[in-house]
Amino acid sequence: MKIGKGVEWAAHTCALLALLPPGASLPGEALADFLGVPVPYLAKQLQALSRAGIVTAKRGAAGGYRLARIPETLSLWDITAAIEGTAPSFRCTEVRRSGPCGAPSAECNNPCVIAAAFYSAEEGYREALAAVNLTDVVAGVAEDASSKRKQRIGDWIKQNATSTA
Amino acid sequence: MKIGKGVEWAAHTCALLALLPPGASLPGEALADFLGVPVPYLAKQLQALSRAGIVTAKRGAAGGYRLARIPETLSLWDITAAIEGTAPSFRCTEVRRSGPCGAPSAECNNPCVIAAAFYSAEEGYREALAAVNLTDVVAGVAEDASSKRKQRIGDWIKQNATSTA
DNA sequence: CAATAACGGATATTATTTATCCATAATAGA
DNA sequence: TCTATTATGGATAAATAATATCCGTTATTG
Repeated sequence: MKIGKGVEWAAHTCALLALLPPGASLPGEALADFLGVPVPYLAKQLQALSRAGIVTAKRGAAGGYRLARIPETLSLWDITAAIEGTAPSFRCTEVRRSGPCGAPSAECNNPCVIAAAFYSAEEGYREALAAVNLTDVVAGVAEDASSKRKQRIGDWIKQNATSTA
Repeated sequence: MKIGKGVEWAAHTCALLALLPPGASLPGEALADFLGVPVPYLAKQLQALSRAGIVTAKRGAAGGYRLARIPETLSLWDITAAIEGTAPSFRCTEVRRSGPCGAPSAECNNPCVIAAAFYSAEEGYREALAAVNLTDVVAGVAEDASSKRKQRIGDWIKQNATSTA
């Protein structure tokens, strides 16, 4: 069971975008630079976030990305789902139907108990991530950061953010 | 986020082994036949279960596999951990340390809040799976199965189980 | 019109998963 | 002890998914 690193990048990206002043955007290249990750691959993740309605992309000069909603309404599950999709991690291949003692269709109306247990566990996982919103993340990051570093981040944002007049 | 099908197979295998009378075993080939899955690959999963102390393997004529513990003490998490390992699904690459505003080591004593949220969610996932033991699984399967099919399974076990005198 | 920047599609590269094979070791029974 | 049986471990191959990059197109600003 594994989660791609795109999720980590997307989460950090959103946490950064949450710091932007209203109306400002950050280009994909600047975001990749800030995180220290490859530009074209992060661009892919940003596209996914855009399609999912988590960020708003603006093309052209002075374009870039900004959050599409207020941080309170964006959870880590939203981000994870946008990048990884919502397919269940446990894929039931209906083993119970095959083999010499396979169950007929009539006995397979309920989901297989094994699959059901995994689905249920995963639902809890989703809910736990859904309970963490970007405001929580930003607050947590701010708690660890020195005031000096917070200011450096603020300066970097001022230098790199684009803003339509 | 994805779980290999080995977990599904292993879970069904253990559910079947739970039906064995005391002292009886089932060879890997018979198990693969019962599930309708490829023999050599299931053998690999069985080895993992054996190493994890979930099943006991006996070589040689009249050998095979049986549960190493009573079903009550074997959970779906035990099986999942044996096949997939216990590495966390979210792999934190410490993005916060890199880039132009990367955090110095002194500010990274606590785990990154993003990683912490994923770890915590995953702990809940593990606990949910750990709460489902093989007895629950067997009971659930039995509930869906017709008495005719249950008897066929019993007959198949009688025919294929090996037992040391 | 020129410069900028996201978008979508195609493609390459690298891991991981899935699957198989074989030589070896252990066991039961004749 | 001999033979048939069965798990073990290692090596390997094939298929699939994750990671990463490139480019032509489209939209936007000034």
